[in-house]
Amino acid sequence: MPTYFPKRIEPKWQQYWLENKTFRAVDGDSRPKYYILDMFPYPSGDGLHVGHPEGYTATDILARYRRMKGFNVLHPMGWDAFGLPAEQYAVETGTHPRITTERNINTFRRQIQSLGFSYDWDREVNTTDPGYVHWTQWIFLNLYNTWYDEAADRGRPIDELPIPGDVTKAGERAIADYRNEHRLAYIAHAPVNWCAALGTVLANEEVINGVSERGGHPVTRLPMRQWMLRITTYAERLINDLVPLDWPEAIKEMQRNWIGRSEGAEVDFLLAEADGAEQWFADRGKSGFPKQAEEMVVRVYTTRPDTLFGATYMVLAPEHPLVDRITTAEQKEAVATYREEAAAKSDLDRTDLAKDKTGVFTGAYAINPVDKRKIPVWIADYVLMGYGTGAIMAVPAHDERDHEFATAFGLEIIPVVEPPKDAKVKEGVCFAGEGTAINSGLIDGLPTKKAKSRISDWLGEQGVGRKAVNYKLRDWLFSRQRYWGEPFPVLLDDEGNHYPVESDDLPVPLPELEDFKPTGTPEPPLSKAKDWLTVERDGKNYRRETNTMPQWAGSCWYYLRYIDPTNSGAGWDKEKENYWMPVDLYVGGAEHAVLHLLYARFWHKVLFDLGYVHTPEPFQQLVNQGMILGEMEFVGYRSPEGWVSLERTDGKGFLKGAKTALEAVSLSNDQVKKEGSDFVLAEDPTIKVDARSYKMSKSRGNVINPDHVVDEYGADALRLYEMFMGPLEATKPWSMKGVEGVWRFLNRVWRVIVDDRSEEMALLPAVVDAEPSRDELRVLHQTIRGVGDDIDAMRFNTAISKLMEFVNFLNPLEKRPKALLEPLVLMLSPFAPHMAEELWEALGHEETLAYVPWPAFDEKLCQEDEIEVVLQINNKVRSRMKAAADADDAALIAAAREDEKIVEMTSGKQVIKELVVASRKGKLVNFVVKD
RNA sequence: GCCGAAGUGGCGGAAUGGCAGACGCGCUGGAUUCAAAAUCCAGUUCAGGCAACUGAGUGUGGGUUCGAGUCCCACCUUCGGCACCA
Repeated sequence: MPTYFPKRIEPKWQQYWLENKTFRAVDGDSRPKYYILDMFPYPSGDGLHVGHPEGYTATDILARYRRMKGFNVLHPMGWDAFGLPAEQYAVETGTHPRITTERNINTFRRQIQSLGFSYDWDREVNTTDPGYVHWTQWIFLNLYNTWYDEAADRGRPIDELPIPGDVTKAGERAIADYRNEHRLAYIAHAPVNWCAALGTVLANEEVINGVSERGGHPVTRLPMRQWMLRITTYAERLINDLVPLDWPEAIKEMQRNWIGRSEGAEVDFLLAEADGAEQWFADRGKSGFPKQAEEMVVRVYTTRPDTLFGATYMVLAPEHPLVDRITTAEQKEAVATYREEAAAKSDLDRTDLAKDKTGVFTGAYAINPVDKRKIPVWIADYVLMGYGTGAIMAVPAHDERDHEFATAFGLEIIPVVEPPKDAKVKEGVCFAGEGTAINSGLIDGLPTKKAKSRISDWLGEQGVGRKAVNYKLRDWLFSRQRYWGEPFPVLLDDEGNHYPVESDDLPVPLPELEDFKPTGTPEPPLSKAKDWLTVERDGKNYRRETNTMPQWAGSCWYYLRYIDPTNSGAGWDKEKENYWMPVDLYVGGAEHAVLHLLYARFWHKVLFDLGYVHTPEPFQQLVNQGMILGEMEFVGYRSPEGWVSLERTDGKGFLKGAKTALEAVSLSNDQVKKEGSDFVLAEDPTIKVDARSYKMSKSRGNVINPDHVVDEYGADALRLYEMFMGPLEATKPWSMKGVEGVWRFLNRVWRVIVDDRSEEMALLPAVVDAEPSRDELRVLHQTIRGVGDDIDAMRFNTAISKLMEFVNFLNPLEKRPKALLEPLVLMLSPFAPHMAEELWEALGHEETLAYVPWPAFDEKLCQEDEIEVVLQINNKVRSRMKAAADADDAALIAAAREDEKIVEMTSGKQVIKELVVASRKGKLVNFVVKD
């Protein structure tokens, strides 16, 4: 019986760990803490795919390793269970999302537990639990009750917001409105991304190229009443606080790009038809640059104030509020038509397809403040209302978009920047780089950087401009018109004023609805919950907010709930937070590089400002696991006339330059061969074929289900293979043969210790209590050192190969001392915990090995007595010799000179140099020789 | 277009500037077996040679160095992200 049989040992140990709560994290323990977090999954109906266990295995190895190293490890798991897919599925099948969600969670939990991860299951969280929703709503109320104090550079309670005197005089309503304008959670009536197919609005981040990120449905702009979160106030800190984090540079860069900070200037252009221009300029010189521009002034933002002299026209966004006021009678109709068209355009139309610039002249002119020239004011949809001031000064000589526009409409182009001599300026394209100012009055001859600061100073003195910083990041659109999400803890009165729900009344439950389908209009499904909708408070009737929160809400703070998952009096206990936070290591997919990580950091900073958490950042170290692709596939293309070589296709299954669809034929290994750097048909080497791995997808039919792998090879083999495939961060293709390879390795480990011909679980007679030899000890200690270093650096693939080498070393030994085997089992245990526990038990131990100290190594025992020295002539290996490990360089060179081959090859030649180099593998002597 | 990552055998991948290809897969040969599977042993970058060995070789072209997969410059390809953000 005791051949290696995962189906017997894996459930046995999984049950043991659960029953004994082996992996319980102890709050406030005296051991050093280590908080290691996985991005919790959205429990979809498809169940786990092999991408999930990749990150989970990596963190599990570290969690188990750290426990053996004496750490108090917090390693939890939970479910991000609100969200669109469950609800879409519910709508399609009529099953309540609570039911499908519960079912999916049960599947996910079963699958995850079948892989033997060492989670503390007492801390499992579910974002849809009322006990969890309670605190998500509580955090929302905290956002609602916070304003951002620019001076102190932090969020503060809304009660502390100073109210200006004139507001106080205007009465209660005015004070409330004033506060509402400053809350981090506020209501806006603005054009939003409405996706009719999903029946909800979407955040900017959820719209890719004008279609929804989920499902790829078209999105249109619609003005609606929405909850927004003032994330932009935290933009600067979200950028700056990235610096000390131990995150991949690429992810930091993506966040910085997303926030998109730019420095420049705001400049005011007085409209030419305004009266008293001279007076205006004089007044501005005295008063300085006002917070808000006057009625007849167009304020622009530019990153290139040095090009002001080249501004030959202005453009307002079609939605710009000034448009109505400035448009002349003759242009009224054209402008109105254009604005209607622009409003009707979806984002897709405005970006991707319509690269040709469009626009209309308003008939108005403005005065360029630097030279008092009159320049025309246009409207065009290439200027976005949501960025900067919604208006630009156009410098067609040095901005590609302005150049295109000016060319299309015959507007003047004045060069004001001389490109540096070595700059490559392409024909027909404008120069947008830095150079030297020309045709620019007071800044002539200055390099761009100096010109910028000089002109900004001048603008400041004149009161017509000032330095300014802008961000691409917009405030976060936080409401959705869907059923399956957290209700807002907010009440509305008949006038549309909003009031927070008392914290004693939390959570606001999600009402049970028979009909939770979207209404087909922007009216959310919760408006159908008649009993739930109306609330009486102090004799007055209120209506509940019917929007729900987006899926991101729950995942913004789940790492805090793990710390204190059952606390009903608070989201988490302050002392426990102080002990466990921050998360030491956070592992997950790179697809969350921007959205989830940015949102969570934002919430965390607000909580930090309010004193609820003690670190400004939640996640100290971040690692992204790479994507796992399907097995490598060979595909040949065939037309009715026969095979078509790869270079004659367009890469999308069509004949290049023609619309002929080709037949894609899956080819087996032996139907192809490699020729040079290409794969070709074996039967016709002139036909190149496609050889690559594809993303796993249902439609492609290349999805690997972890259940099947566990069923056939066991969880230990799956875990080991996922780690052995290659570096954690890399994208890599799946190979079932590879799984078989590590499974064979596990069998070899088993047979090195266990007598597989015995009926009972028994050790091999070769397993002895004897002292290991010096050589054996050396290999053991080198292995301990190497495996430990590799795990610390998360090089799991090479750690496993070192274990394989060690087993290959043990295999031929006739006597296998336990002193070699026990460390092997311990080192294997983070990777293949079930087998390790089983072997540990077989070796005579009664307790789990989860807390047995990690084997220590002795540097002295790692040393070899005798080493092999490579002898090179002109860097080519020509001979080898043995030498004592401690021989000095002179001795090595002397010995090398004696070497027969070296003597032969250096005779009659001039030896210029003799070098001794210590390398990873040993030592090397190189003779540099000249003829 | 911009930003980022990566290009090494038939495949996944190893290599603090110092013996390229560890480890695994696949393949070839052998042992074991009535036979097969499993297992074990040997070989396996390419070219030439029975062999010892010799030459070439880490996307391409240059450079630094006694020495480059690794560092520098230019380019090509693939993947990921962003894309009218003034």
